Amino acid sequence: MRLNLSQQQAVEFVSGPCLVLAGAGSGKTRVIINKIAYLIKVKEYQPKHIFAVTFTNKAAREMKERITHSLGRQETRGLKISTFHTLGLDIIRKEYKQVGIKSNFSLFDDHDQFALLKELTEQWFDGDKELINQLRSCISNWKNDLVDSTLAMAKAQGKKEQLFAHCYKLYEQQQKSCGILDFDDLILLPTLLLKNNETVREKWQNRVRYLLVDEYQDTNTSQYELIKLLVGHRAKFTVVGDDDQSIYSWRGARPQNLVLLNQDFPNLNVIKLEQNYRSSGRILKAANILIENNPHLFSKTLHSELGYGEYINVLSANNEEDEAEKVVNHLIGHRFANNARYGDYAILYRGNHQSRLIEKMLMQGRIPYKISGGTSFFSRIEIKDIMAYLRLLVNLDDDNAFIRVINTPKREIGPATLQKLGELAGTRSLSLFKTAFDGELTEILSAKRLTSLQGFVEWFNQLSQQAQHDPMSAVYELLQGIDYESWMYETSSSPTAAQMRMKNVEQLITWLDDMLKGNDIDEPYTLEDAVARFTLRDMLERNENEDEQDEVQLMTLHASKGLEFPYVYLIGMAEGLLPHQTSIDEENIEEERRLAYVGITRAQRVLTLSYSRERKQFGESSQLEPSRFLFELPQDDLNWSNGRQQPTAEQRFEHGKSRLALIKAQLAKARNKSD
DNA sequence: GCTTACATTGTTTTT
DNA sequence: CAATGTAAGC
Repeated sequence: MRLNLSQQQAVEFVSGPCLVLAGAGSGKTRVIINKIAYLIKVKEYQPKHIFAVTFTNKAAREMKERITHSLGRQETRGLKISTFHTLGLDIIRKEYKQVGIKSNFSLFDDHDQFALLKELTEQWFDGDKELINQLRSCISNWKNDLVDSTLAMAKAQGKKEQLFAHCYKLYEQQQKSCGILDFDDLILLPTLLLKNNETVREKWQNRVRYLLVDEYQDTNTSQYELIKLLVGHRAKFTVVGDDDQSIYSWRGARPQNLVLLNQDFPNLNVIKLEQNYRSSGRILKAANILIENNPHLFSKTLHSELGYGEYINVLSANNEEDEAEKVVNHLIGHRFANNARYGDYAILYRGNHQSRLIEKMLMQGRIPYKISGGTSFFSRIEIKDIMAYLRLLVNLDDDNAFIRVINTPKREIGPATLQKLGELAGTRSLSLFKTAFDGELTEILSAKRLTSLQGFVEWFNQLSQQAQHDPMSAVYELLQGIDYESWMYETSSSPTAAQMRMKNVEQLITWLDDMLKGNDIDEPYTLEDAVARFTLRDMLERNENEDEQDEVQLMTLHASKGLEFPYVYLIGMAEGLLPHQTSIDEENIEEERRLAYVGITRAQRVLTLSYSRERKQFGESSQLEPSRFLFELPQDDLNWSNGRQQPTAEQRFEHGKSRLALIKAQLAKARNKSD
């Protein structure tokens, strides 16, 4: 497909820093793909010197697919396309000695992190969920701003912050002694390393000869710092972003980084992409009008040449079940009338839980569907169990994994025994696993407990030795040794359920095997690497005909960013759901509006919005208003399902009132700033 | 130490 | 209404 003038410019400008402001559907992925191809084919870059970074695994996977499709497997060998976190992992993996950590660190997901913090803060917070989460986001913010615990303690103001900083210190110490990294460390550590170590910095700057960053508006401070360190003075990079699609501010994303770029690189070449190739005129118009309600860092006007297109449907329902049914029925009818594929449809929602009812209806209708982005696979108990075993296999000092694993299946080691072991471990400042060999245990544990504990620990120790030279055989022996299959038959409600769960485990093992063998990728992963990548959910989907499969796509709005579908359903367009209640309370409507904007602009041909007037919550039902965003859309382009149910005069009035309040608030904000 | 029955608690989004 | 945590019984 041919490129338009601005796209062409964006592709061919490779001599310095380049910012591409790419509106929704303006072909930014096409620009990135073509630019990579251009760098390889015309500028004769070696693929291994080109790095492209995205924010989600899905985006990375899709980009990888498209580039291999267009250039061929051979031509793209060595090309690095990954998420920020995977890139960070790669750097740490290669430079672990310089970072000052063991090669077999384990990676904590947020669940592990919570558990550890809960334990560390027991004496102060007494397991208070709210406080622990506050602490967690506080630590995360510190890490994102490149502040270590010592600095945090020095800078802390007030009692609470000092306590938090103290907890941060404890957390950091625990991380060091158990060899544990969290997600933020994957960015923080490489950034600090490159900042402080000139040799390593030069080495990586020499590796990363061209850097491309997708969804740049989602970068946080440390990620931007990492970018600057990687590109160095050569400053050969392209970042692509759109401030209207910034939907991650809650996790530290700074869309202002778009502006900072201009200051940090005065010779920055800024290119705007304003031609939309995705959506019908009507959908684009609706999106533009919606987002007009927000303030902007950069102004841009998207236009489409695809024709005006069909009306935007609005389905009204009395309750959520009714809504799910209407959506699915609409989909079935539409597919039949248009002779379309199921795979052409996407159903998008704000929160993961909203997929449940839709799933139920789709199942009843025997419609194939696929939920992506959701945590389902990795939140399955059997997968968590096996993952914990694998993590312990890689890093015997991973206490969280140890605790999860020690009594699954039952080994007669319960809380009491664990408590005693934990106390001894505390005084020795050793991991639980190492403490299990301590001679003093004979005095505090009964002979029976001791034999079962030591039996396990010795067996597992030998297993981890074996894993050093032959990981797969150790894994198979592990599965056999714990007799996980029988355990599942014991604990599952039915044999069929047990078989399902066993199949999940087999799937995991197959992935692991493929990763260790290096099928489909450049170099085989080590066991450590593979386990860390599982935690990041960064793996190649290898369901043979993955993209051939004809399934309705279900995902959150966040997960849908960067994707497009001919027919899109955006469900739960109701106050409290799409502007989410917490965002309404915090008066952060702008990000919710961007979220709606992202959803709307996923649609190519037909957009259908739905909401229900009632919602069942905690068993009680409550009334819902249609989302304010519905009233912000151009009403002439909407087709309300229940006849001519245009917004009532009262609703228009209410909406006008809130609009006015919003504008007043913005004015006040602007005035404060200028003072 | 494990199982069962009861009570409590809670809903954003992701690497 | 779940899913998860807690107390009492085995």
